[in-house]
Amino acid sequence: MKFDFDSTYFNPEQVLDCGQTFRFAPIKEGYFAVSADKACYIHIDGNKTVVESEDSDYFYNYFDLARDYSEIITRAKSHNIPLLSRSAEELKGLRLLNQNHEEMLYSFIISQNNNIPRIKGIISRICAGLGEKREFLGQEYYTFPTTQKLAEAGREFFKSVGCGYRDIFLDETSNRILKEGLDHLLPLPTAELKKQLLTYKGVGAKVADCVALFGFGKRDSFPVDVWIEKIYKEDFNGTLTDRNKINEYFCSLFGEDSGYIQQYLFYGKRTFG
DNA sequence: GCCCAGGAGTGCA
DNA sequence: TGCACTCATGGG
Repeated sequence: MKFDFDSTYFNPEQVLDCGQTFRFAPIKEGYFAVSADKACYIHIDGNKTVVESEDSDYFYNYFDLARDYSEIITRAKSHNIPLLSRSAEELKGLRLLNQNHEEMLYSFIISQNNNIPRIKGIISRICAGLGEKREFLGQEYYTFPTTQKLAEAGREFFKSVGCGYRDIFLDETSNRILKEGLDHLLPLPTAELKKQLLTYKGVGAKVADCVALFGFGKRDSFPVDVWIEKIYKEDFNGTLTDRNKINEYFCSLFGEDSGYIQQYLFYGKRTFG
């Protein structure tokens, strides 16, 4: 089944390529995107973005389509920061995804001190090795592995798919989640959630913010990585060097819109400098 | 061959 | 608490 949505505020390339998800690939006129154990084909047709899948409800929520992004963009522009205004205008089709919290935790542990093309490759090999093979629209794909599978895999598996020194983080964290679960963190407010996420091996401030933002819907999070540091210096004339302080600066500036604005800035800087 | 990547853990002052 | 050092890997 399929549904469509005005493509002005729903651009497949911007949504998928901005660094919040690692499981998608160009196919035909659009993209094949996978989340947890579900897949969809997404493409633009005229002035509509069409999403074809076996679970429309899931992907309607995944793509955050109940939210009005025109208001977010208006507020972003009101700050009168050149990079942000340009990003919000040219990337108005970007949306923050509502992704699976376990998948985000494992994915962003892998992301540390790593580059996006490599992260995508590693996650792809983990899914191929431990996930279930499925097919949609004649396209083969693999589900994201369960915590049980990840916990059973062992460090050698993670090494073999290119995780490097992060092997032990994935092994320890998956075994902990196997015992404790992760759903008990779902109802926590942002600050308490981040505090709890920091107790997992391989999770520091930046990864915790990404997991909170993309996996737990905490839009008042503002992940600070090397690109945000660069933006802070070049586009905000900032002088702080401590990442936690830079995080506080941006969160107090953008409040409830922090997560959206972080993505406009991050993807905008990478796209047109 | 070097530099970098959506950083985090550890040890030591 | 702060800070330097180290940690695999491969794309550019």
